[in-house]
Amino acid sequence: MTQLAKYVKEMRKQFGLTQVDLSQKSGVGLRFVRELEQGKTTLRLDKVNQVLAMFGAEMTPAKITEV
Amino acid sequence: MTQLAKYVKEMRKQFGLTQVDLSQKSGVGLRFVRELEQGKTTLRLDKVNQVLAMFGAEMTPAKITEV
DNA sequence: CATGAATATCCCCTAAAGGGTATAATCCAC
DNA sequence: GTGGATTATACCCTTTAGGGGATATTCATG
Repeated sequence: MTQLAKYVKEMRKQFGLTQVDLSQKSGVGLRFVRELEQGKTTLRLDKVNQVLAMFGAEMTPAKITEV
Repeated sequence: MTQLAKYVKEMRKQFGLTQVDLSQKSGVGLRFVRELEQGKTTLRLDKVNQVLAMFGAEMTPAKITEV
């Protein structure tokens, strides 16, 4: 499970949304939300950010914080 | 110019690499490196991380830090 | 100025991302 | 247990990301 997947899953719960809610509000497909939460790595960056925007977040480059 | 684009450009300079060097060392295409440094937003996350790994970095979700 | 290196732009092609939808599997509360 | 909601898997289809390569263009440096 990737860090991103965990992040989205948790934030979604915190916001009290279902996957369907999130996909509709963010404007990405339901399938995308699922693949995102399941840790698919080949996702498109803009779509990921589109979802993260719902939580006031975004993807940013950062030094790898060890294990 | 996106934050990511700036980050890569700067790190690449710091490491004394050309775009060609970086593309070869990271294993992505030269065109990808260019689009990355030019702020294309529809890049694939795994490829971006593949490049960032050269600098010991990765993409992570984070609260949007204002303007 | 000339010359070469680095970067940018354009074309073609293939693999696959992402949307939709339908069906299964889980997870509740009752 | 049953029923409804939520999540997971699987399929088809269209669009496009990304690779390679060719051709500008820009930027150094002598």
